[in-house]
Amino acid sequence: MADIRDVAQRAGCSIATVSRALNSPQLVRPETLARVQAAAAELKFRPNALGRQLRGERTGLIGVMLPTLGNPVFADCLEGIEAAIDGTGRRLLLVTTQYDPERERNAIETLLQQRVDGLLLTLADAEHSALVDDLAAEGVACQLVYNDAPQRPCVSVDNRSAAAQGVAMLIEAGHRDIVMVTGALHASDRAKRRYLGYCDAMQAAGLTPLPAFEIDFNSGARGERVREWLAQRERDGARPTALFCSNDLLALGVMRALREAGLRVPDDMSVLGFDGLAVGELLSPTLATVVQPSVEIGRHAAQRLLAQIDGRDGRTGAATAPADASLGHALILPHEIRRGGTVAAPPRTKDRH
Amino acid sequence: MADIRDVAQRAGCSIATVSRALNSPQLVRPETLARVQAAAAELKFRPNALGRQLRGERTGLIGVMLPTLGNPVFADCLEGIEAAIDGTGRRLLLVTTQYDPERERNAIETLLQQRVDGLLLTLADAEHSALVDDLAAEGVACQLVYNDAPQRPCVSVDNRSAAAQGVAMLIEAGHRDIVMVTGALHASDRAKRRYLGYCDAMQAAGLTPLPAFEIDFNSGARGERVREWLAQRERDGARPTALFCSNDLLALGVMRALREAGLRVPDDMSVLGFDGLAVGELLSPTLATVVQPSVEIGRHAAQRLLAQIDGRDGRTGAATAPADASLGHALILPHEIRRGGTVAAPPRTKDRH
DNA sequence: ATGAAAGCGCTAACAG
DNA sequence: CTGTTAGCGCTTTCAT
Repeated sequence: MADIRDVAQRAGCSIATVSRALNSPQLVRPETLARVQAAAAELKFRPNALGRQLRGERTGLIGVMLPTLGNPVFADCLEGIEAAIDGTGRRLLLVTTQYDPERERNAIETLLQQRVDGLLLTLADAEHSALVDDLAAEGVACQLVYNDAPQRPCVSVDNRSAAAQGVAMLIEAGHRDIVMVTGALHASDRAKRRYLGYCDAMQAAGLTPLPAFEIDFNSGARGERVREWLAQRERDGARPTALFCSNDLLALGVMRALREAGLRVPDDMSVLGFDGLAVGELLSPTLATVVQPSVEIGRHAAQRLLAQIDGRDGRTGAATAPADASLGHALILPHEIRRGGTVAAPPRTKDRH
Repeated sequence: MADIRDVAQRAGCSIATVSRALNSPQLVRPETLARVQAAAAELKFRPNALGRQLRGERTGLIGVMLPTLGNPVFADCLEGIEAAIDGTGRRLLLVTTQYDPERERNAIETLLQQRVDGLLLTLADAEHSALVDDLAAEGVACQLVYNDAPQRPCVSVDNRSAAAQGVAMLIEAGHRDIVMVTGALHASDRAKRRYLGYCDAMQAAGLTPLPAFEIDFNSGARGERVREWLAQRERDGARPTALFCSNDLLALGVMRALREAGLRVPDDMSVLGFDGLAVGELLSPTLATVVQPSVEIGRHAAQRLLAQIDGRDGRTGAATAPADASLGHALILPHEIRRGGTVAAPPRTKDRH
């Protein structure tokens, strides 16, 4: 593969001139420029980004770490990120972690070794993670995505109050026996906040919050577990009339389990999701859910990261203030309650108050 | 940031020894090794991958180019790719093109400049693309994903016969007036092949294939267009009883338009998709579709690419045969017909034969 | 406007 | 087992 030296030779100039011709054409006499371009074309010269990156200050690489792409909420967000970097000449280095903190550590280290200019991360649990502090201490440009940690650089919705509003809607519809269904609570700061929101709404209505029904995401037999749990509740005479699922994907799985258990949604059971996946609107009945603007979350996070990166031009030492202090704190985007066919009034037979 | 020289100094050895300690520990005396490791840890040494990559033969980077992540079929495939490279120490450089051939060119060039070890590509139209030939001529390791081009290195299903089987199922169910709905045919080799499959099935049943209904993917008013088209067909007394949609996402959009137009699925209109998105099974009625094993497609493509890359160890010149000639041809994975609630017998009133 | 030269951080001969 | 050395391909002073 032709390198810059070959081009220089063919164009009859020095490699410095070739470099200039390619990066700052205005510094080169038009005639020389033309010769260089011709030579480069003839040799099918393809600049080696590694050489430039090793030499230069920036790589133009952005590290993106997400839990999974199996949940469209993350794919959507990635679309927003892509949209934001489009045209900036930057590229994305992508890693998924399957919500595994061990993999999170490795992935970040890997991205850093590749000398990414900045990091866009969705952590399983940002609040209990020393990782972010370490990154900040090292001066790595970084924005959290979806993680909702007030004092950190992140972009998200206010999960707690969003969840509270969703649950309030269930209560308004007449439900009193509402249970939150979620993946492992300890593994996700978002789920935890949404559970707090659930509790807020219940208490505000004078109801007693119930323990969340935690269900293993990774287990294959999810439907099975849901049915068992329902049967148990049935026996206890404590079957809820509404389920608040900590995300839409889970809601879809739960609805399937309900169907298989012979329960109709919303006649026998109301279901509320969280995320606002596009597919929810295509279902019938349509999925009621708390909508977060996923694409916008991704887009804003990327934009903030770029601003953060650009704000660091040649700064050093203690005298340096961040270009914009707001980049160091949370950006909370507005959520929205999407009413849908999966929520209705509770069945009369359950109306035991 | 500490570099290898700092570590060497602190460990009291040469940089070569540090390099060895890090990459081939067995070549270093345990005692020295320990000193190096200690020094590296104390200095929080983070090897610069760029240096290594510039020096070495490989970068460990895999370039992935997909049309969009908005369609889960590609996100699924990406999951398969990730699964395949997991543990190999490779990283993914991801680009999406929005089906734009111009962006495809740029993206590939960009990935090549980053010196990726290989490319995993889904092109809008692989058959009419000189790009792939150029890549092959340059000796770039590359596998096409989803593109179904018999003579090229690719992993896909047999779109033509898969579509034919799907349509045959519609015919078996009693349909004779079947129309294929698709995005711009000229923009996708898969859609074209699926249309051929549709024609095969129609002709095999003695029916006349109808022109495809092409609908712009990017237009916002998709539902609108579908309704107009339906109304037109209605006026002509030629409303089909079944629609074969070239992909599931399109099928979902079409079903929504049908619903808005007051048509019930499957009572008034049967719908068949293509892709096998997981969400299709969660709908009610469940989406009948031609299932391609998306995750497996991604996984196999990545595995073949890795084999291709590894098969190139130090080979050169004309005396070199590919490690496995099969990597240069298509790998066709089995598809599957998923029956679903969206397909039923045609309404009696349409039974005019 | 152009060239010469000094590395960016690392690996891999080649010598000991 | 370890050190010395020569680059990988590029950008960027510093001269001219």
